[in-house]
Formats: sequence, C-alpha cells, structure tokens
Amino acid sequence: MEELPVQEVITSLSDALRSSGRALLSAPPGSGKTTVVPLQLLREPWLHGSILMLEPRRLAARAAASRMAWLSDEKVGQLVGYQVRLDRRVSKATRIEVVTEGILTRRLQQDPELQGVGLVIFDEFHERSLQADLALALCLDVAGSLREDLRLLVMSATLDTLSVSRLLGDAPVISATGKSYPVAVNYLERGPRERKISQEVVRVICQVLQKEEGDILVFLPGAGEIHATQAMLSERLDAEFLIYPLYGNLDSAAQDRAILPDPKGRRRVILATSIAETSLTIEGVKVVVDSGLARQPRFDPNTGLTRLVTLKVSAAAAKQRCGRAGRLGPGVCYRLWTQAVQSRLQPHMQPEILDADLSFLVLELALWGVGDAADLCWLDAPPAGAFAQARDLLQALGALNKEGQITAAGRRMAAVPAHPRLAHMLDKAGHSGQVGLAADLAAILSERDVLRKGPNTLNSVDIEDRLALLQRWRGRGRRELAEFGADVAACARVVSISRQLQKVVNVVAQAAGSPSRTLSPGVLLADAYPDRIARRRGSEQNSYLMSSGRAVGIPEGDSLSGEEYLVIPSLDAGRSEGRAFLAARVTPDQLRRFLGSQITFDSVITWESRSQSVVARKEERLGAIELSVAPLSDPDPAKMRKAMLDGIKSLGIEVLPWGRSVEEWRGRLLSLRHWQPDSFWPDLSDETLSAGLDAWLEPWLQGITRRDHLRKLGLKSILSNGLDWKQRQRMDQLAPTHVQVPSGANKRLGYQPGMSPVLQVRLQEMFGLMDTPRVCDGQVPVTLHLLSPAQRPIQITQDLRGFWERTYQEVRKELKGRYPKHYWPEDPLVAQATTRIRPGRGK
DNA sequence: CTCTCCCT
Repeated sequence: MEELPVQEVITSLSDALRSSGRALLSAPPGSGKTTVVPLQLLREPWLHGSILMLEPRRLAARAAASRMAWLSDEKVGQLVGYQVRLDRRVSKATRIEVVTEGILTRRLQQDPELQGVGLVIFDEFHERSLQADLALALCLDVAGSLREDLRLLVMSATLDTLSVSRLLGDAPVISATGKSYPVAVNYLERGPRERKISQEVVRVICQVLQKEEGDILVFLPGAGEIHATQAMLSERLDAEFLIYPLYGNLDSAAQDRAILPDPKGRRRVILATSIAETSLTIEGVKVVVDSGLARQPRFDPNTGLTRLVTLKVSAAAAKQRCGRAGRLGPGVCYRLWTQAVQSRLQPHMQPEILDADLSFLVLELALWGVGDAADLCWLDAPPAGAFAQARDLLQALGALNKEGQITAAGRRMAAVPAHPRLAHMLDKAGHSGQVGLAADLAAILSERDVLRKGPNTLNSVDIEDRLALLQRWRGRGRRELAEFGADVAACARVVSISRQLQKVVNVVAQAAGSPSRTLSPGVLLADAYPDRIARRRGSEQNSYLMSSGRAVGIPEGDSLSGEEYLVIPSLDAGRSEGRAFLAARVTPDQLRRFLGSQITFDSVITWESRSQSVVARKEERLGAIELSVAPLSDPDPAKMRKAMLDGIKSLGIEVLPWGRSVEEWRGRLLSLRHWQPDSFWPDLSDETLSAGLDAWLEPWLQGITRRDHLRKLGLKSILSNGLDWKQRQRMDQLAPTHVQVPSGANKRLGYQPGMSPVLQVRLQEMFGLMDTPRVCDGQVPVTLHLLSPAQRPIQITQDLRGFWERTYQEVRKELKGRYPKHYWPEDPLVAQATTRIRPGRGK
C-alpha cells in the first residue's frame, strides 16, 4: 500500500477536504486511488460519520470493497461493505460503504440528509454516466442546504478538471501520477483495397502476431465486426492461436474464457468491444490493436426511440484502450488511424446525459421536488428536448400531473427499480393481480436477453419464448435449459430481478387484489408502450408500422413473422426502418378492450386518385395504425363536395366538361372583359377559375363523387350564373354569336380573348357591303377571313373598304381564272351578294 | 452474421 503513487497526495487531499469540504482528485489508472483514498481518509479526525463511495459497475463495487477489506485485514461487510442491486454486505460496524449509482439515488430519495455519512466519493467520474451526473447534482443540492458539513470528493482518470472544479465551487484540484508501464504507439494507414474494418484488422493482427509477443487485445465497435473478423482470422491462423470474442451480450461463460490466460500458454487474440476498455480486465495482454471505433446510443426525443451509431472514439478513450497493453510490462499499441486524425479526435466522449432517454431522471427529479432542471447544478444540463419528451411520457403514464408535479402513482412508480414505462405496467398489474407476469416481462426487458443468439439457436423476437424459458427454469427443466438456447446466467439474473420487482410492487400497490382477470403479455406491454403497437404493412411479411408512425422490421423467418399485430417494447430505431429485438402478439379486440381510450374513430372523406372518386369511410385508429375501416353511412355532404373539389384541383380544371359552346361563350365574355376592362364582366380565365374553384363550383357538386359524374355539370349555366338577365342581354348585344352578312346568311363569330373576333365568309357573300362589320358598340372591327368559293382563304383584313379599293381588282382576275363560272362583278359595292355561283340563278 | 455499455 505504501508504494502506490496516490499516497504522496493524501495529505494535500485531506487538507483540501477539511478546509473547503470539496475536492477533485485527478489520477490515472494504476494510482491506487479507489482503495487507498477511502481507507486513508477514514483515519482523518475531521471526518464525522462514514464514507459512501460510488462505483459505476457492480463488479467494480464488489472488487473495491473486498480489496479494502483485505487490506484492513477484515471480512467484507465489517469495516468495509458494499451494496449493489440484489446484494448487500454491510453491518453496524461498516464505515466505508461502496455502492453502485442506482443505489445512491435510491438512498438519497429515502434519506436526503444522508444521516451518518460524512463523505461521498464519486469514483471513475470521467465516465459521466447519467446516474453519476444525477447523483452529483443531488449531493450538491444536499450539501448546499440540508447538510453543509457533507464533504464531496470527485475522482477521475481523465477529465476536464476545470469545469468540475467550478461545479464544486472552485474546489482544489489534486493530481497524482499513475503506476503503469510505457506503451509504444504506432499509427497505421488503411490499406488501399480494405473496404471493411474487419479486413484491415485481420491484416494488422497477422503482422503483429509475427512481430510482437504476448496476447493481443483488439478493439472493434460491435458484435457484427467481431464475428466478421473472427471468421476471417480463423481461416488465416493455425490452431495454435486462440481467438475469443468478447462483448456484453455474450453469456458469462464465454466472457470468462476470454478474460483468463490460456493454461497451456497458447497465444490469444481477444476481439472485444469497448467492454474491455474499463469494465473487464484481460490478463496477459501486451499488444492492443484499436480500430478507433465505438458504438453509442443516440436517443431521439422526437420518436422516443434510441438507435446505435458507430463513432470515432475520443482521445481519452483511445488512451484508455492503449493503457490496456501496459498493465504487466511495457506494451505496444497499434492505432488504425493516422496522426492527422488523432489530432482531430474529440477530447472526451459525449456525456450520457446529452444523448439519453431522460424519463427516469425526470421522474427522480419530480420525486426530489424539482420540476425544472435549472434548479440544480449540472456539469451538462439535461437537454430541453429530451426533458420535455420525458415529461410528456410521464404525464401520459400518470406519473406527473399537468403542472409536472409527481402524483401518487408517480411515487409508487419511482419506488420500482425499472424504467418508468415498466414501473407503470407493474403498478397497474398490482391492481389487477397480475404482478407475476408483469414482473417477468419487466425483468426480461431490463436485463440481457435470456435467449442466446447464434447460428443454431431459435430465431425469435417473441417475448413469450423468453417467458417459456423462465417457466422451465422455475420448473424441473433447468438442466436442459441450455439446449433450448438459454443463457443460463441471464435466466438466473432475470428470475431474481423479477422476484425483487414482485416484492416491491406488492408492498407498494394499494390493493394487491386477487387475479381479477388473466391478461396476456401483449396487453400488459401495450399499456406501457402504446406508441409501439404495430400492425403488419399490407402484403409485407416482416415489416410493421407502429402507432407512433415509425416503421419497424422483424428478422426474416422469425417465429412471429406474419403476425398481424405486435407490441414492440425493444427495438433499435434505425434510420428509416427500425429493428425489433423483443415483441409480443396482441389482437385488435384486446386493444379495444384495454386501450379503448386511445382509440379514435375518424370519418375520413377524401379524394382517392386510384379510383378517381371520393371515398367516405369510418376509420378506427390507434395513432398511425388502422384497426378497421367501414364505409361511412351518412357522410357530411359539405365534406363530400370539398373532397370532390380536392380531386378536381389535383386533376386540373381541364377535367370539367368544356364543350365547344362553353368555350365560345367564355371567349365572348373574356373578349368583352378585355375591351371593357372597367365594366362588370367577370374574369373567367383558367387561372382565376382554378384559384376560385371553392367559391364558384362547390355549390354545384352535390351528388357528384366521381370523375365520370362531372359530365353531368352544366358548365355554361354555372359560369353564367354570375350574370343577371340584363347583363346577358348586354353580352348578346355587344358580343353577338353571329352577324348577318349581305348574302343574308348568319355567320358565326370566332372570339379569342384579347383579339378581334374572326368572321369567316366567302367573298361573294360580302358584295355590297362597304365597311367592316363591328361589335362592341362599334368599337371593335371583326377580322374578316375572306374565302374563295372553295373555302380557301384569300385575304385577312379588318379594313373591307380598303380591300375593295386596293386589292379586289387584282384578286378578281385570279379568281376569274380559277372559278370562271362564278360571279365576279367589276364593282363589288353595287353587286348583289350571293351564296351561290351567281346571284339569282338556281343551284 | 444479428445490439454499445451500465444501473435501481
């Protein structure tokens, strides 16, 4: 104990704590701070009461307690004790108690004064877990008001010491050195054709095995990369090398195999996630190969879901990984990135509080009496978006009232050691006598999956398969459990957790009640996860839409494949489609019976472009999913007309029955509007009609529900509806449909908006007329298209008089040659107009 | 060839 480097700073640390009550100890791994500091400080005369030390992991808490007990020549539970979930070793004699983070929060909530405690130590604070940040905020609150004599010590390996010191009220910073061996760092470039990280890692491992001695620890981001690397590596390496995967979801027997050195002394390659960074220590490692990647959860407050992202590690994490090669003697570290990249790494990983589901934290704060996070002091305050999402969820679960204050149900939920959703489920189950099943479900969802995953195991996300394993565990089939693909250690843990939950709920529940009804797992879970009830999407076998509107897939060939309705409590949000990890069947009838208040009935009246018609249906919905559809018996006529209008808008006004006569009528009107802009002529242009559809067309759409029905519309009478009798008279007068020509025939005028109307007429029919006919009270001359007897155009003019005077004689010569039998008088103005070959003769 | 880690 005397040799440890932290000994040198104990005196100054003690002085700092005595005088200012707060201190920050910065010491790298191997300094001995976790065991030396509590034991030494316990002897200080200024300390009144016991020491409470916080560890981020159960394993670390137990290990620290037993090491300290051993150093003080005692058994654990005497002077030094510990408490983690489901395991408590303390006695009246205990003066140093090591606890995990959740335990400290519980204790603070039950006894905010922390009676009998003189010093709280936060170990490994640089990991910045959500729980540790919360615990420190609560302790600062206590030490600032109720217990001004409570001393606080924050210990960390690498940390932004300045900001922590400021948070602690400018507490003194004490630094100690570590005791570890030097590790030589090598930076490597990625090979040109190595597209996958596993290819690169395999190449480096093969080189390193030849160059260096000792076991190799390889850091990879996740299980996928580990398995890919393992497959490639086992092809390349002889059997004399041992390859072990190591990650959290691996069962504990496999984890143990990876941690301990080979008794026969064969060389080992351990392919690990960041679990080997701090949580597990592997004996005999001399070489570290670091991919530089880590997977981290990202919580999205908009969806209430978490997804995993692969990120570059922080400089601090890379240093920590490196250090794993220098525990026994000098080591080597190979980094699969360049020095240029190294200089751009983030100094620290994002603290959990900035990227996590905050529902648990917000419930704890409400129980503490704090509705606004700003009432406490934080190193990084909880983000407003996630905070608001958590408050909304807790309100929906009945844990908070509208003002954000904790309710009676919220108090009961806070006492349940599980996620607030699961606590809510347990609380409700407590009243319906279904605690056993609810506790099993909550335990399954809180702990590692009891079903092992691998090539030869059951392919299932069905939570009922897990319940069946627990049944077997409790019954006589425990021995064969492994054959059914069970992770035996995980089963044991889940069963213990379930027992603890049942106990808590039965104590807390107001009326434990007799089993009033038998609820299915799906029903219980639907109540806790109403936003994750899912319906299969159409013809897809494995794709679902959740009530929240998000898409989720289940694995192909899963035992739940093809199920119509599921509740999906556990999933990865993914980018566009999520992936389900655990799900339960549910039926629409169950949803109606137990989630009735969340089901809505919508009358949907809408244009459906597929059938080109208005559809009116009654939809029974749970959020984004549709439980049933039926035709609407008495749809609101106004909404029907509106939907038809939407259809017409989407198709464009071309779909209306524009016949020739409507177009002609509109041409006349638009022409008048052009000639008399200040008069009352309405604007019936395409643009204006399209823009004003709702006003002019809507009243006429009664009973019109399909595109075909539009033929029935009398468009001309609809459009002329805006003109009164007098205006119509005036229109006929100013823009007549026909004019009479000298031959006596009535000729149609062709109106184009903005242009003079066109009169097409054979030249012979115009003999005797001196001037161009005019419309619009004589303001607008028509445009004459003078035609030959064969209706070929001869001349276009608005000046008939000029034509007679200047052009006629020339035209006459030509026509005479081509139509010799026809009548071509020398003086057209005195000649008689005719519709025939010559005037006065028969046909 | 699929899920990082941790906690009441």
